[in-house]
Amino acid sequence: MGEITIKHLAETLNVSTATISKALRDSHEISNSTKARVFELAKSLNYRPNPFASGLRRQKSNTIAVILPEIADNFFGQAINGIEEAARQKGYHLLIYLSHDSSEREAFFINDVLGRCVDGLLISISFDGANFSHLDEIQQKLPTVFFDRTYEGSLLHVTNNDYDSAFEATKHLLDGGCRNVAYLAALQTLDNGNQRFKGYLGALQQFGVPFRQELVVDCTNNRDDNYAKLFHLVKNVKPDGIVSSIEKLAKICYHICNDLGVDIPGDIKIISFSNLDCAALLNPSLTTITQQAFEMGKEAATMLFKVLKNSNYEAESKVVKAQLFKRMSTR
Amino acid sequence: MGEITIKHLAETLNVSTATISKALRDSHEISNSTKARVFELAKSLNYRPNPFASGLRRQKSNTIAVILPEIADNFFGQAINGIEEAARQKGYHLLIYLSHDSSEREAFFINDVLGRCVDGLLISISFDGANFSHLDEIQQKLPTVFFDRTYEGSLLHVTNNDYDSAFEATKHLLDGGCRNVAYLAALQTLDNGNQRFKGYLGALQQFGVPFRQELVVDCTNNRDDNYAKLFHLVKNVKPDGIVSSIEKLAKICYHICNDLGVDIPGDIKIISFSNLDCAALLNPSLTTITQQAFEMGKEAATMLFKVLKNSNYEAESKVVKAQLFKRMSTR
DNA sequence: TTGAAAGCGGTACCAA
DNA sequence: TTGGTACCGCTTTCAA
Repeated sequence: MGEITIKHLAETLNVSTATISKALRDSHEISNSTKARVFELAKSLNYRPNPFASGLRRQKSNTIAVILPEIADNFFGQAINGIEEAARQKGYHLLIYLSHDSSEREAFFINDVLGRCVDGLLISISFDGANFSHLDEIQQKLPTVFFDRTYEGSLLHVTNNDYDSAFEATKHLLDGGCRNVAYLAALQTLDNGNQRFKGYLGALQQFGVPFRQELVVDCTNNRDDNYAKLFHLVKNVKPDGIVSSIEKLAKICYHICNDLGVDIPGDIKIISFSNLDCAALLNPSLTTITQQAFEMGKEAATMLFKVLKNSNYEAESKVVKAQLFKRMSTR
Repeated sequence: MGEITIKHLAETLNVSTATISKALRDSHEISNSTKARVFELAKSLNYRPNPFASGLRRQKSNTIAVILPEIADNFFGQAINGIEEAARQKGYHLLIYLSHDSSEREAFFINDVLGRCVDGLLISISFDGANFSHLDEIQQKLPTVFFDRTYEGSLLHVTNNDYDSAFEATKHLLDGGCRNVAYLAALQTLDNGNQRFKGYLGALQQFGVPFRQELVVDCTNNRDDNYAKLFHLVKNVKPDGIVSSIEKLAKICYHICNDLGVDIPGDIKIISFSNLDCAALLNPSLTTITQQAFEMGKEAATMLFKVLKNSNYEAESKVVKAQLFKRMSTR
């Protein structure tokens, strides 16, 4: 590589490599005058410490891994922004992995990450996971913060107030007069999916509206399947309101209502969990429960860095509240 | 770390570390029977090579850096997906950096990346760059592929057919009868911004429509500024068509038209470069020039990996064509 | 306050 | 086909 090494610096200044190393780390063992000379030379030669060498020795990399289900998604995109901001402040680097909601890939990455000598992990888990053994394992071996999509066993996590926000969403429709409120379920294998569903049930109960199974659509990761199910829902079950637990499903409903000539909000009011930045521009504009994605990412990263600093840590969790934006789709 | 090392394996099998190392790399020097024993043991103990150690020795990391202006953006989100897919296939890891369109940050990252011992770099450059010296430098020291946002000096790059697609976009409006076609300029410091503008000019010329400076709005990274300029454009200059070189500006126009009661497409037709996945759901649905972001990312990564494999390389470029989706906003 | 030297875990050369 | 060993660049202990 022909890069400048500590040895070069040592030879140039006629001191030992040990002295250089200590000086660069601003050790108290080294005199100020020596430090000054070392710093100056290092700077002028644009010395960059070799991360392999220091990593090998110190067993740390100043790098964290981030495992996400996807990235071409407003929520995760914004979350990464938050993570990046926090990481940059602390001088950490970010390794990115996309599970595409496959727990198999996720498990593979986790194994991979364990061998990468990263200092910590930030993860939002995939939803098709049947078991969480790889998650149990990683969290024992590596400081791990779960965010948004967590699982029961997670020690450190940053979540949305899923129950409350789904409750609010459903209440908003009930307040608006809806009595046949459908719920588009997703992420049901995960804690946050569950919480959202419970929030929906809770609101129904508070309003004395009986639960009807046919109003619940269990969605999958297959777009065609979802389309068929939702088409059936809108055409035959005819709810007067829809709470969508994820953005993707709300979009499909818009298409279906367009196709069927169903009026939003006249025939059906729609509210969705969503971080779409153009929700206000939709036809009609979409009422959303918007998670504070940037904040969640930033909080999760911050929690991780705190843990990395203290090394000993206990379970910790943080909730970032979502916001309700009322728009035309529920007017 | 208490991790399994080559030494453990060597002791267990009563062979030398050299033998283990070679066996694991499937060297022809090692007998099949020994290899088999080594592989089996390594597998059963879940041995993971220490990347610092091998990196230190081999001067390669199996990691590439990706520097992007932003990520909570459909284009770049999709592009990363493409990059990730290619990287995963080749067993590479991805380090992500976000410049937020600051060339200062970009230069900082580049310096940082140089010290990280990554094998290569994928970059889409920030638009506020006054000079490109840091880009010249990195491309000499590290295999670097520029994508989407390149600069003149780039040796390896993957771009959009910017001239042609802007030409098409403008032609589409002119074909539709517009004669006062405004152009919302962005990325003017970059090659692709230039090409798009030239495409606009080219189409005007072909139709014999004179260029008018007042129809061109030079946008910045400041939303309020842009809003004011666009407000003035729509309210006072009153174009009958708008070609937006980036998505963000088209969205602002939608808001402004809403506010002013200007009808799209009745009063103004709008077409925009955009990777918005909900373009079809907007009110009215937005006609777009959609770049093949995923493809571009994948191609760029593929080009980089090819170069990494051959080590000696020449200038190479690839163009991925954008697609025109005609929708209601230009009907 | 400084330096000598032993590693960190692999790799690769050379000898056996 | 296998083993011994120097070494990649940096950190850290211990001695000076």
